[in-house]
Amino acid sequence: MTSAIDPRYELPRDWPTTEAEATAVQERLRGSVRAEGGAVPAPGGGAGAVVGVDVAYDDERGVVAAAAVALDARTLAVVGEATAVGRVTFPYVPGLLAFREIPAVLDALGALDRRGHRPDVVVCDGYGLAHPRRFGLASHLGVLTGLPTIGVAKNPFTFRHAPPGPRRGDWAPLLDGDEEVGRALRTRDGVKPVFVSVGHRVTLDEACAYTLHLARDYRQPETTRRADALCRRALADAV
DNA sequence: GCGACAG
DNA sequence: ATCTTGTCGC
Repeated sequence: MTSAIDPRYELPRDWPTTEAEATAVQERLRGSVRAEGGAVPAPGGGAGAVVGVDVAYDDERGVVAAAAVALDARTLAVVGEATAVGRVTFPYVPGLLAFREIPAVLDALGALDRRGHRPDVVVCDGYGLAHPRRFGLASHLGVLTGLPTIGVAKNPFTFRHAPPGPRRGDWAPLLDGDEEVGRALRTRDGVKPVFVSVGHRVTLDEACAYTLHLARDYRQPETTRRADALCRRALADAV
């Protein structure tokens, strides 16, 4: 049993408009994050769809485009794609990225669902529990949809870490003070690591194993690369 | 008060 | 995120 209930792709009615409201939402929902494992099929093993999401912006025109790309979890072949275009509704504020990205992401995931694709896990471009209030984009998306999610970021944000070993698979704890909030994970020999954290319904070990599997050919997970390319295309076509 | 700060 | 050319390298 992977998912007990159907995922939900509707934006909550109380979606915030101000920074103060947004922070309050994070404080209210953070307790709903589950960091237990077993909900996600083994990365290289059984069948399953891993979905990558990403967002691109044209702030001049106030346009946002999101993409959701489904890959075969074993072969990493693209099995489905969907996009959504909308208006920018929230500025970029460190710690509040979710409120800028999630509305368009939910639309893209909803469109992907209508094309018959049910994610077993969603990979986000950003953080999950590695967040000032332990409720980054990946965790927020997981709690809203009910889906297992993983956060993979390209920068260490405000966190600290020792340099991981030089080889693919080497990692070092990502620390907020003494607390391990994620990992700096080397996905390619001698290349800058990525920063992995739990989103929802996965363990940190599972999140790292999935990231390593998805980053088979490049530094970033194949999910993120495909979604990034697709949302840029969607934005260009929309403008 | 100042700087840093996922995308 | 986005602004942006060529360029070095596999």
